[in-house]
Amino acid sequence: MLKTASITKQQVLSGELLTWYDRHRRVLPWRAPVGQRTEPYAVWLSEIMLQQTTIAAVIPYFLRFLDRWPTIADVAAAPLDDVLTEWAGLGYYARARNLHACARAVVERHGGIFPADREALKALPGIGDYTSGAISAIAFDIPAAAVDGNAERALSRVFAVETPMPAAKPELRRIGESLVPDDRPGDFAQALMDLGATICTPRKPSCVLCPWRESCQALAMGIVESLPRKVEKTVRPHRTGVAFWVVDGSGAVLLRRRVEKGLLGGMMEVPSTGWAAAVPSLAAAKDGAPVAAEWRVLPGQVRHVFTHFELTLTIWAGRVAGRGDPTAGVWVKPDRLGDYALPSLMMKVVRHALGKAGA
DNA sequence: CACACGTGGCG
DNA sequence: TCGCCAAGTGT
Repeated sequence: MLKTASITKQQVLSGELLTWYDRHRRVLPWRAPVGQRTEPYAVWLSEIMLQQTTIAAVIPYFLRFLDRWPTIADVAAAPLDDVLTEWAGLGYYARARNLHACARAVVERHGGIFPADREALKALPGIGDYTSGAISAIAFDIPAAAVDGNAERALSRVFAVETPMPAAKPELRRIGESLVPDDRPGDFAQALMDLGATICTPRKPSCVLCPWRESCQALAMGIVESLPRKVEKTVRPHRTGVAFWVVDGSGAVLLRRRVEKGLLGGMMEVPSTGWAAAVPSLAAAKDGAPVAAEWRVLPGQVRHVFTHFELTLTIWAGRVAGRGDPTAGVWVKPDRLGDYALPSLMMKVVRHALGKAGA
């Protein structure tokens, strides 16, 4: 029997959270039934997809990946382009490149078995502080903290951490680690994230339903919604460019592959000029065209918002006779466009061009 | 440490 | 319409 006097405040908090979790646990495709563990491969796949991405967006991708590649060895054996194509639309494409590199590293370094070791996990591509902790706790029941944005928000409030983000991250991480129970660390990690996602929300948190309401310092101080503090946001710059919708005599459209690194790295694109703050001159746009053609400016524009800038693309349509020059890129029939690794921006361009110019 | 890196949903 | 935000990592 436990001695009451030996129970720490941390143990009380983690116990209250786990009790809440047992009653409010959500069913998710990567979440095993109570008392069972999700296999490391599925934990890893879901955690990579969930980085900065909503659950609703991830679910269909997660199910398709698992169906197409049931084991990590299957991912490792697949061509990178297949992974990029399956990832298309989910965003942050470095994740897909790192996912593929990680699968190959696990096969080569660890015989195809994820290491049950936080440091070894963190050494893998695409696995950082948060994800190494999440896999350790959820897949292996290792007492490790998994402090994501949800957890940071909840912890900053319960402990009234007023240091602005991201400077407060180390402190919040330490607080998170101090709460991890030896028993059920995986459930604790998911419970803390669920609390932040459903109760301790950025705006209008449901404090009356919170298992930590009696302990929450920010609630007592009346500053819940002002935490976590963050520094003021910067303005998002605007860039423009011209994209070229080129159709050959067979009705095929020209696509190119983008360079391996950087924005939309390794993904396919409708060829375009560079994207700059200044609107390109007619001459500059023609210089940036992938082929010589008579250009027709399509009405309207394609707008897209990235994390760090906004883009407005004007579409120029042109035709080339006969079969398109294969050195210019890949010529694809419009009904086969879905087979290519086209990010959402490029799908917008496709829809716009097909609507205005036809195939 | 600051910045690059996607996308879609919501108030 | 528009700003905020979502299970972060790499450089």
